[in-house]
Amino acid sequence: MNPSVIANTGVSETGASLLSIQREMASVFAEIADLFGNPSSLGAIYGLLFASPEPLSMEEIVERLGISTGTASQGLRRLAEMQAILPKKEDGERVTRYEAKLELRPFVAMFLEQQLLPKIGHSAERIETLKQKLSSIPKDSREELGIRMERASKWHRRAKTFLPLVRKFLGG
Amino acid sequence: MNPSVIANTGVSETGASLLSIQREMASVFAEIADLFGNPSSLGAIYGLLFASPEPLSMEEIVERLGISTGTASQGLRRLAEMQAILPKKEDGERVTRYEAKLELRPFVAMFLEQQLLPKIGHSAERIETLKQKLSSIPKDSREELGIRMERASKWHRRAKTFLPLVRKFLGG
DNA sequence: ACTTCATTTCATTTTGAATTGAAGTGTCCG
DNA sequence: CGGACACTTCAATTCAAAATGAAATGAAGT
Repeated sequence: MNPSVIANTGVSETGASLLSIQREMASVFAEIADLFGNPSSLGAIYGLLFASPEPLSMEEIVERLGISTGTASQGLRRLAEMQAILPKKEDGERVTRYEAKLELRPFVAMFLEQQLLPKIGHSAERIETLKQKLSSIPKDSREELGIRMERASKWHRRAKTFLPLVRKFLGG
Repeated sequence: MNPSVIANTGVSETGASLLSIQREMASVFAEIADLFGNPSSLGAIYGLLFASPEPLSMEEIVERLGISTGTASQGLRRLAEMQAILPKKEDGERVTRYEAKLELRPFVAMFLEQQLLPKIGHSAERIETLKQKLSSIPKDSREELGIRMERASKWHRRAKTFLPLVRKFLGG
């Protein structure tokens, strides 16, 4: 009668249903992580913890998601670094358990600050450098290209002022 | 004395320098495309056209970027679809030449509308569906999970109202 | 109708990032 | 000390997405 056939690792009857919700939540967050250029396992782990009232150990995460210990270990580390989850070493326990922080901010911030801003900054630099090379090309092209690169620079400036705003808005 | 060793396909002395600028610009835009989850060839083609005062044919693009005809063909189609470039079939000419539109809007809009919004919408739906499954789990977990899913829904709603705003701001 | 040449298509190949898993590290407790 | 256990590391593997390139298509000119 239990519809879930997979990896019933000592979880109670009703637990199976909770597990299916947790797996679905993991899958939803996996998609989102992927959308933002993160490994989907990151999202899956976060999603599972998000849908877990009780903190989970790495072993439980590995079990419930069917991922490898390596992936879980690295994923947990990155999530902790980006402050999306909270590791809790309980008193006399051997294991570390993790719980999801429920704010969106860490996710968004991590993406904006670690991915977007640096890369935008980097390409802005490259364009500045290019502007200087312009002097060495024929006059006709030079003028038009100068205009275009100025335009590209403008985009970058706008993005740089705008992104922190996004962060503020979504971060609350 | 010419520093450029690669694929000098009958381009004049000064042209080599222009070519190097175009290649660098292609590379900058390739990175940006990649950052937004698009194939980097898309960015490269757009970057080349952006740094090209004269419209270019597919053959010229293939030559200058060293990509295959297949990649060029598909890339040009997608760029034209997203209105980032303009195909110009000249009077009695065989070839189609392409020029870059210089606005950022098509790029941003394409990303927001084709990638972000639909996927955000999709995961919002999945979470709504999940909310209904909540009734079948034990009371204690149910309450906490209900709160969390409500929170997740809130994020999605916020994102959905906010993204069109981004579009308007960057799109000008 | 035939040739030529630009372009598209798509089965195959390449590439690179994510994942695996087994060996290694460290730590706790008897 | 030593063995059990939680976790980390990293070389090897997997896998999906992108790129290739040769064959198919199609449009122009003769």
